Amino acid sequence: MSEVITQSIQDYLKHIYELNENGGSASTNDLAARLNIAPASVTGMLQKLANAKPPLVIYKKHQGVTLTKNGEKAALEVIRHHRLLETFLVNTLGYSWDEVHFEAEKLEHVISEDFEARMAAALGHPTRDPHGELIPTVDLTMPVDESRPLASLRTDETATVRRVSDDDPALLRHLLEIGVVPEAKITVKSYSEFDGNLTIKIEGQKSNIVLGTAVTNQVFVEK
Amino acid sequence: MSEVITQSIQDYLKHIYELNENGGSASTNDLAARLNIAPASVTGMLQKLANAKPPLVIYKKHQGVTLTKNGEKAALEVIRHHRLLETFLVNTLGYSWDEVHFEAEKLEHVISEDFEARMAAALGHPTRDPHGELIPTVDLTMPVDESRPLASLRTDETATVRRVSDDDPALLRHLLEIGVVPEAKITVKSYSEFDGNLTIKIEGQKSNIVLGTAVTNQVFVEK
DNA sequence: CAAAAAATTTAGGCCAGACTAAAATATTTT
DNA sequence: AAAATATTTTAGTCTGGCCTAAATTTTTTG
Repeated sequence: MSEVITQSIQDYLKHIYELNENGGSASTNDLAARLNIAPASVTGMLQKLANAKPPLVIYKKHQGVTLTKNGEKAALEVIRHHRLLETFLVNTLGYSWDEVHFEAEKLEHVISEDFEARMAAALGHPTRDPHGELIPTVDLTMPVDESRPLASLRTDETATVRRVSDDDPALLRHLLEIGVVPEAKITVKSYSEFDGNLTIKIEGQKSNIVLGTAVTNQVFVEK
Repeated sequence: MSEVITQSIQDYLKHIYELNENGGSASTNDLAARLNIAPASVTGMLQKLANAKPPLVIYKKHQGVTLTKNGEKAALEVIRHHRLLETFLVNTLGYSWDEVHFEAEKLEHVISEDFEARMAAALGHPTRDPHGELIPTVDLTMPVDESRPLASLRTDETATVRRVSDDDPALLRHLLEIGVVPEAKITVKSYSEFDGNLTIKIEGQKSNIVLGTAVTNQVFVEK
């Protein structure tokens, strides 16, 4: 008899998933920071999730945490909800891409599978959300992301923007303004060894743009 | 410093509002039945709501409960969410009118004021939901409902269906099938003193229909 | 109008999920 | 490699919102 996956648990699993994506296991402290919860409370929850039947995470004291297959499915379910919702809010209710995150964050825990299916159908089964992030498939597998940080490009390299981080509305507004959006074609004009700045040219625009690493690490491109 | 209105509290207020609509104050037991919560638990919550600052309900031991102005506003907010959501789900995602209730029940506690406003605009600021129930206005007043139970009509009286109860999906499917929907024009052909059955004719249909009180008390009409 | 029945409240508990303070373990620095 | 620092865990608490059992109050009825 598998136990109930509360909203709170969904949040833990989602953030563990995201922390696992970059590098190995998620640390108690990182998780606590993301969830805005005291580290001690996180430890308690991880113990609970590791002892659940079936276990949702693999957790050894002081060694961080990763998801089990079950935990990953639950995480992908929430992420699918989140990204479909963001797409839906933009397409159907005219939200701008910097406004959708918090609304989706609340709704993702609450909608039914029926709602999810209807949204997906109404949107034509999209594969990416408005920020270009990949939407887990209906059978809960995450498509492979081939993109890498814009910051990793060097002079004369050309690439297409695939996705941008969605959690800072101010950054999103800025990116939209300067035209750094999914599908934009970018050529690197120069790279500054010194501060990591990239001077880029966006296809269809007249002037070049200089971006610092605070930006180029949040933008992901593909050749 | 006004206290937090949790989802649970929203549910209490909503159901108190609905119980107050028919007749005076809501009883502990009725509330408990509606909320699927033990009566003892309801007592506890009512004491808490009555002592909140500002108070959300007026409650005297053994004498039932009514809403304060503050409590009523909070209730109308939730009801506005619920009814806009039902309308939105039907219009935008193709839900049928018997499927929307439970989805709206969960979403109503979670959507932002922005979401509410965008829905209302997208729907053209509707005044009734798919079941014909009045939607509280944006400034949280409830329009006056002039309708009365179909059960109160007698032979040869004619009226227009305004709304139907939305909480029994099976009834809703049945009503749709026989054509008892908002705006349908009905004439009472006969009334059975004995069992309260009404034989009615719906404008545009060939044959008469016989309805028992289980149905006619859930359908509301206006001359 | 008193006894029985129904409704309501009190009392005492439980659980999830958070918190703080203190203890233990890991990691970094010197 | 010992000391200093950072991270993580343990221990103990709190709050919201529910529960059951028992006591009390109100209502119904013979």
